[in-house]
Amino acid sequence: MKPGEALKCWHDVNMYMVHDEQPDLSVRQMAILLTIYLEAPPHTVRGLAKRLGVTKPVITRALNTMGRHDLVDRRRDENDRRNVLVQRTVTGALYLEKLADLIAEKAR
Amino acid sequence: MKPGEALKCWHDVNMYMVHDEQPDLSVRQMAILLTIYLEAPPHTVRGLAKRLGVTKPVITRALNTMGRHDLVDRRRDENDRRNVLVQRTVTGALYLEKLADLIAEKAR
DNA sequence: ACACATCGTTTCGGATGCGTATCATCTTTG
DNA sequence: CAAAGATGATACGCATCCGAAACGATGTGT
Repeated sequence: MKPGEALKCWHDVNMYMVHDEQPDLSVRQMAILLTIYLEAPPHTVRGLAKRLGVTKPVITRALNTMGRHDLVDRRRDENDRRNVLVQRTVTGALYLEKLADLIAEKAR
Repeated sequence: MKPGEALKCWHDVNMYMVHDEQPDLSVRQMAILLTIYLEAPPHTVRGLAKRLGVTKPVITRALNTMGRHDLVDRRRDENDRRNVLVQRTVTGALYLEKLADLIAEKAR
């Protein structure tokens, strides 16, 4: 894939997101969501903050927002009740599945 | 390209943007920037607003923000001085060139 | 038990973005 | 020329997000 084609694909997907997207996910929120769904669990607030190079409140707020849209879920870690385990949801999986199909289609 | 690969590529690029990006461009700003650089000029505020399906102030504000970072430039249309012609800059072209290379690399 | 460390959340002041409504400027029309 | 239309910018109130700091809850070590 050539850089020019890559940019056009990126543009197409961004345009789709601007038009369609119900909740307007920021780049950071998208990065968090994808990390949760693509990388191996468990996912904690601290871990995600370190992975993305942002502060903890950023993660907390993003989880609040995405949780409101049922894209992610939170649960206490019963082994160490200080931790919060971030978990996937059906809604989130469907959302990313749709996005994946869109990107794959535009990448052609 | 399969959906799973597409999503991973998307993730990689988003992660890079969160880590590196000096100005944190939103999805809308990115869509505007790419429209300016990929689609045929002339680009006006009204035209961009219609193209993206957002209101005019959204475009004005995005141009302010991106103009501060020298990613775009504005100029009066001398034929019809009501219009503002949005123009590309060297900084913006370099920025997108780097992004294009990154996407193309991650898409492999 | 007690002090200390760790984790997630909340608070604070400030910055930015949003849509609606309005404004200033310029152009076209009668 | 005056009125109407078009265009981009601005004012307003609201919502969200940011990082730093403080906080409550939980775990660890002595």
